[in-house]
Amino acid sequence: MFQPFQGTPNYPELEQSILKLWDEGHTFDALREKNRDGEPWRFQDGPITANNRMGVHHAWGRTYKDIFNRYHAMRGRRLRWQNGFDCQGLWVEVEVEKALGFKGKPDILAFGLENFSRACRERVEKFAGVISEQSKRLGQWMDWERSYYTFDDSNIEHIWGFLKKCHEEGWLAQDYRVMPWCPRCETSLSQHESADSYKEITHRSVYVKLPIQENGATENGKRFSGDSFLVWTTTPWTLTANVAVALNPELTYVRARTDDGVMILSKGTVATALKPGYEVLGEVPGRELVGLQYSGPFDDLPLQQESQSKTPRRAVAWEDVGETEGTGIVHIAPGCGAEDFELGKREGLGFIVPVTQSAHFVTDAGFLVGKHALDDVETIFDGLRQRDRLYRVQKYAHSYPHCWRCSHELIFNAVQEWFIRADAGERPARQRLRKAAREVEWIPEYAGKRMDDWLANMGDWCISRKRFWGLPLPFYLDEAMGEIVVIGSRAELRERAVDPAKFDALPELHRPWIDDTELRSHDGQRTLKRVPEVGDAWLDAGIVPFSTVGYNGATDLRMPPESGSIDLDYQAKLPEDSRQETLTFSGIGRGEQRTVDAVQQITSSPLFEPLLLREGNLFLKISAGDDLNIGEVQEIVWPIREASGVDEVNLYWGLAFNQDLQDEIQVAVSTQLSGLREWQPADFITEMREQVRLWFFSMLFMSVALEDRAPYKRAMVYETMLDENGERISKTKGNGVPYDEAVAQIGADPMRWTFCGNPLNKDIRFGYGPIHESARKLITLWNVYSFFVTYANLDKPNLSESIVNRHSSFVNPLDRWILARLQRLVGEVSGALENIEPSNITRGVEKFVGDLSTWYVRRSRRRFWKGENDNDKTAAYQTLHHVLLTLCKLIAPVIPFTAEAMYQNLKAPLPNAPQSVHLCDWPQVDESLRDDELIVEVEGVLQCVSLGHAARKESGVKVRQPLSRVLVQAPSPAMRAAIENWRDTVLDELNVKDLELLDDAGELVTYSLKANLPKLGKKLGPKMGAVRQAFENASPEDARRIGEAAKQGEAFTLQVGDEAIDFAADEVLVQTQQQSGYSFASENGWAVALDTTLNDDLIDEGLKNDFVRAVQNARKEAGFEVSDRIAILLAPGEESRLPHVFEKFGDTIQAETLADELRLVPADYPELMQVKIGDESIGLRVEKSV
RNA sequence: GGGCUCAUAGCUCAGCUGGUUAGAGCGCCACACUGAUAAUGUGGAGGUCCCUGGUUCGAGUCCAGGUGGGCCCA
Repeated sequence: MFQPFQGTPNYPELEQSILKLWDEGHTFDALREKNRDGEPWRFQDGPITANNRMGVHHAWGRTYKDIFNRYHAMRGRRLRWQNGFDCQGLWVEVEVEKALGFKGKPDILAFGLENFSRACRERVEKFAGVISEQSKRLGQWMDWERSYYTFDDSNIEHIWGFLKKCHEEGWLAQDYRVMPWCPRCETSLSQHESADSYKEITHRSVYVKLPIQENGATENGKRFSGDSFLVWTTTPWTLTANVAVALNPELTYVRARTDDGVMILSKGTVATALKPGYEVLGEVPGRELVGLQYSGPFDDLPLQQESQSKTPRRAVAWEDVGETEGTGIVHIAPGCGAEDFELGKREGLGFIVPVTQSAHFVTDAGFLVGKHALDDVETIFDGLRQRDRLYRVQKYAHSYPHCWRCSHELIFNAVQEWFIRADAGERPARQRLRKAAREVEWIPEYAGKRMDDWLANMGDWCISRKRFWGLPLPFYLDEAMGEIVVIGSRAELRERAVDPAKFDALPELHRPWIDDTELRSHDGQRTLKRVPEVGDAWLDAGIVPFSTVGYNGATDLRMPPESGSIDLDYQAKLPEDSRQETLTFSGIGRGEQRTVDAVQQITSSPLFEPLLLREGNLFLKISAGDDLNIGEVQEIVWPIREASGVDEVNLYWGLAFNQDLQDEIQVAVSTQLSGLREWQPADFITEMREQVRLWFFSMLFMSVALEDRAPYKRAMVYETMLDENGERISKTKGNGVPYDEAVAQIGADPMRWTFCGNPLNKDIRFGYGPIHESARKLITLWNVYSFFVTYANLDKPNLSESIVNRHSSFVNPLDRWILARLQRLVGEVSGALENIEPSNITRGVEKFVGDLSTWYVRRSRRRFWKGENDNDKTAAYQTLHHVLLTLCKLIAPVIPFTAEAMYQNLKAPLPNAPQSVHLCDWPQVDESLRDDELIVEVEGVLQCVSLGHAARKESGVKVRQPLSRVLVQAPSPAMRAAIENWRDTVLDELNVKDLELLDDAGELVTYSLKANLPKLGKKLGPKMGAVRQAFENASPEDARRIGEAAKQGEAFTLQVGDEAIDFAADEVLVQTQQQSGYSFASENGWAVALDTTLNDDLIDEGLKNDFVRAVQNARKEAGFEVSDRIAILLAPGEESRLPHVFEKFGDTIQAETLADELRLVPADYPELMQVKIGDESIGLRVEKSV
């Protein structure tokens, strides 16, 4: 009937076999087919960088994605199942450089951009494949063949459209910013990249004197003439770019006489900055120094000239200047430091960039031309000496950023980059973004606060990178006109291209190829080149909500040079569910002027030609008649594009054309819009927390720019993965768990269970320990399953009927209880999935499985191994079968392999069961099976039994030894009834003959009272304390009077201090306690006591139990099957009580041990084993019956 | 400097709108069971709920301040 299952599962083996099963059964395809017409569940996958193999932290996120996708699929929702790969940007370049052994840009250029781009593409394609395989192994279901790739031309073109829109909004700008820069790699690093790369290093810092000039704008000029500002820096090369000094107007400065003249520096730094032998002449408030002019360190260098003529060197005020190091006067070089740059902006200082990308001094650096900023520091010192500017050189140890790739020291350099302004234009982005973000449901909520904080404080978005493998920014500078031309689509690029043929020959929209396409300026006079920069990779990821639904319309068009035709696989670029798989577009047409860029034809319809592409927007040109011209079509189509809403589509039907063609045209047009309508905004996205300001942000930005709304409705974030000791995982420490190893050794499901169980707002501590712990937790479930399978195979019960149809006949309260409990679980798990509380799934299931194992199965065991197949036994089987099947469905989203493995076996008796658990419908709560009272009742029974066990332990009498009587006092009438209902269970569980419920109305009862705080608190206020005391300290008489009144539901009065207060019955909690000679185990109003007096009958029965246990042990040791029949041979001692026991219980013993024979043998009989029964030792042997 | 967040048993975590003696699982110790047995059950030990102050009849829970950890921004 069922495949036998014993022991513990080997997950890796099991999972491989399930993968094979899914593969061969085309289970995933079947699921999609099943949900074909379902309501969409819009999950938007965030692209994983296809850069390297994936790690366990990726598996974490992918587990979440898979859980919710599978759940909604079981709910019948239709999904896109589209995985995404992030394919461009510095991260890819870096890995390729590493693989090729490159040190930086020069190596790349030597290698050739074409080769480099090809290498990048190859790496991405390779690892996309690897990651797909790894993900499949995790059990993640996606349509791997249809993953999106951000390096696709379509993706790129959609970003172009967005950038053009930004330009139209007036947001696009070119500006300088100071970037960390690696001179060896000749690459700027984002802050993200330089964050963790600080190292201790010793520099030669330098104190420089800057003589104050008389010709100042201030009257003080004369006063300080001849004195010098003393400044200090650890980066001497930046002195060439000095444009100001900054000091704190709130600090006190001094004039100090030294061997090198009179210095001005802050009072607090005198001792450390000046060489011994100085003399302080007097103090000066900082504010009196502001505005003083001075001569800079290298005023004579050509690169200084222009700047100086504009802004004379002067002292500016800066509140951030401190005295902890230096001189309290800071040298300012806005071209070489981010803070300096900000200050420079504020003070209008301008800036100088003294070195090239390789840190060599620029051509107008005078004596320093060609020298290296860091290596030739001695030359700089010489220059200072020659100009009498050097006061002192001192070694200085500090923490300084280094390139994380090559470990070279970084420098900071102002470079020109492209920005999207947050606050520019008539409809600035910032407030629109914040508004859109507020519409999103953030999980946990703080993710929304974080997003809002980011949006409120973010600077302009720097979208350019001076790199190679990335989105080519479609910006073309027309310097003569002072114009930026932003290209929004390939059609537009082709239209403006100097040589469209060259454009048509482009293999892909990447460098270096794209750089060859040059534009005509508007007046046709000049040729425009693309800016060399590529885009921020977050543009690539941010556009996917649009690019994956074909927002721009036909995106895969390629223009034939003049005429002829080209076939396009249009379907591949459309959303999965579009209904036009059969349509192929081809052909070319030409319109007048520049309104018509391309005309395509539906090949199967020679009657009209149409579908026109312009600026990335699809619309129709009807050529079947001349009654329409382009302009008219435009008018109709614009609103469709603008609103992308359903209603506007109808406008299209205002066009008059051949009735026969309507359907085809409708299909073609609606696709473009339906993708957006159907799949946007996303119902759900999830990534780790840092993505709030990265991917979530870039998607939001792009969507707000294009559609003025958030592209997702619910966004879930999770925290950081740490190792199991709570340490940050790092490659150098090697404390991470390798995904491939973990999945091969322990399996995916234990990992998935671990991930799912982690609270969203907590970092996960992950390692082999936690995975094993999860595996252990799941063992309980496997045990129950194994128990069921084992006994069902013996009994072959009828399981073909659905229990739900006949549950009314299930009279055994255990069955009713576990089914009620199951309904509650279904509600809990469904709620957890709907409300996106994944950890509540595992919590709920674990608790349930505990109840199932420790109470239902344990209490039902005897029902399963009774001899005959009666109704109760069948009911037990059917109940457990149903519970396990339902449980499989509930855990299917989280641990799909385990669920499938169990389901495959359990479904055997059900002829119409779906072929996979993942094709089952999600369980619904069956209202008729709910029974909350029963659940509460059983909770009480469990507590009572637990106390009974405690009492037994107290008494020191084993459970095997029957006792005559247990006394139980229940805390409430309901609980009394519960015990009454479950009397037999309690008796059996505690192995006692009789249960007596103590009557709490009896004389022997004492009452104790407690105030019902929630009820009384509000009513009494400050008197609460006294009343509480009064209840607890009530005299026995009062307590009895009140207790009995309350029991009857009558009001009563209690004297509290001077006051007699009236109370309602439910304002007091009454507990009663039996006074008697027994010792209780008691808790929460329960009291349980055991009568431990033994008589001969009880002792005999105890011996019988002992004997049966010994026989069962012997059976097991002999390796007999559970169903084998045996003969028992035994040799009791002379004085043994056992023969007497056999007389009394022989039949029972034989029945319980499946013994056909019970034979006494002499003590010297061969191969007897000695066992202990009660206090005596006897010889025992079991043999298989013939 | 600003924002977010966390702090409860050895570990991982529950603890709903304040309410009576703060819970679970794992681990540990002890015991039991022996027809789920490389299982199972029961019990026990183990807590100043980070600190201080406030609100309140009553605070793990609410408020303020602080300490410590994490993340982000500057």
